[in-house]
Amino acid sequence: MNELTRRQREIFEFLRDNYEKFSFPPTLDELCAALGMASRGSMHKHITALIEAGLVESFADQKNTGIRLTSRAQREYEACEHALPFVGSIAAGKPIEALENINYMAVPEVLKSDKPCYVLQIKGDSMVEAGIFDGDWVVIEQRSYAQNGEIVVALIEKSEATLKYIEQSPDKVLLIPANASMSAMVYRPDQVEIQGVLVGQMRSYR
Amino acid sequence: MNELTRRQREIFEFLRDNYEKFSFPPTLDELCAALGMASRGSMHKHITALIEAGLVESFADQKNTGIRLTSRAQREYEACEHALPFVGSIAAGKPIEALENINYMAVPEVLKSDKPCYVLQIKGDSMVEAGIFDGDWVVIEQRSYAQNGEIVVALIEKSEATLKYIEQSPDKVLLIPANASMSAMVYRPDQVEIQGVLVGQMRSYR
DNA sequence: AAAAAAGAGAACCAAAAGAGAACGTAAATT
DNA sequence: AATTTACGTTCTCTTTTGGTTCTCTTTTTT
Repeated sequence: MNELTRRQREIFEFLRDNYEKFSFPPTLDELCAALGMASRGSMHKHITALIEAGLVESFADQKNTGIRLTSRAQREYEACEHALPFVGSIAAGKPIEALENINYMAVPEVLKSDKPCYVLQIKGDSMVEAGIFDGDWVVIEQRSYAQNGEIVVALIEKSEATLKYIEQSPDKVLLIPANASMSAMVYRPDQVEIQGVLVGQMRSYR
Repeated sequence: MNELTRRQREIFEFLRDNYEKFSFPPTLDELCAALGMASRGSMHKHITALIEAGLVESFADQKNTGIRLTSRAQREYEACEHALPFVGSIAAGKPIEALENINYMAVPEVLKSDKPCYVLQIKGDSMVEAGIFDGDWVVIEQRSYAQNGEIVVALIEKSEATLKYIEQSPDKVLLIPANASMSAMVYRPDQVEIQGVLVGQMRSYR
């Protein structure tokens, strides 16, 4: 299996990301049109390289002949470039405890947003009733604003970070835990800085 | 290995910090553009120095153009092969609903076991008190036995699949939901087949 | 002022990318 | 049945890309 050239990778990634948008199976001419190329022959050369690389396979049944992605290709797709930085842990009442050297975690596409994200580990029980337990990991979209009802990473008085539901009004900000034994905290808007919004959560049972 | 000049270090740091922003190992021209330089030849001189310092890997072979970081190469390597098959959804009282074509999800290493695993999506609320909500994804280790207290995928009477706590004794098997409004189900051992054990859980808030 | 480093830009060359013609076969249309 | 159309395949030829090597000028350091 040869290595791919840059253009071959480009075409593979395009194919992979837009596969559903084509008729099945996509024709060379369709691919040319989609990628703004004029020559079927040139496209054929690229596809042949992808077949040799095992990322795409030629496919034939009674009615259709063409190409489709191999399962290996899907696997590779999911695995690469999907890693998010795991920056540390967050415990109500303390600043975010950053790791000295940032790790990366492969995170499924469905748990992310299309904006930059990072991963934190939760310490504490303040969100148990929202299904977020001590030790869980959360995926946070980096953002400085939020809508009421979202779960946010909030920095209070530039010193403590916490994960809570947020309710904002012009004169005050409520940070609301999901734990009947705790109560909401009230702040002035200038005391609270939003650092991100919860978009995903993960737990290990090992 | 020689000492780096200031500019060489600058270029290396730029490369290290912005590597993800290039969709491919950057070419000399791309680096020039990114760093506001006009001469490919000059950039070449710097990169050659970085290669000699062992910080960067070469574009030497014509097939795969561009340069990459040597250390980064490792991280990229290690991020691969992390995808698990997403086989379908499980709802208490029905068989597992399999997808016609299996997808793959990149799953963080910490949510897996070292045995073969797969991913299911949960339908229903029978495990809410264990923090597993409707629509969550779970990582299941493929296994036909379990310890009491583990959460398992159980196939009942070869027809319905369900995710529950398990308690086994010689004469009966209890499948226990985590939902106060539901009650445990009692079966003979031969009626219940364990298909896997919960090792991870994920949720999207999007 | 001398030396070192940085940069511009031209010239060179091999590989890759692309265009487009030509061919064969199989389905679709007449 | 004959013809057209669709589409993969193969081929040649041209253009572009991108690393390499120069030389010459400008900037920085000592």
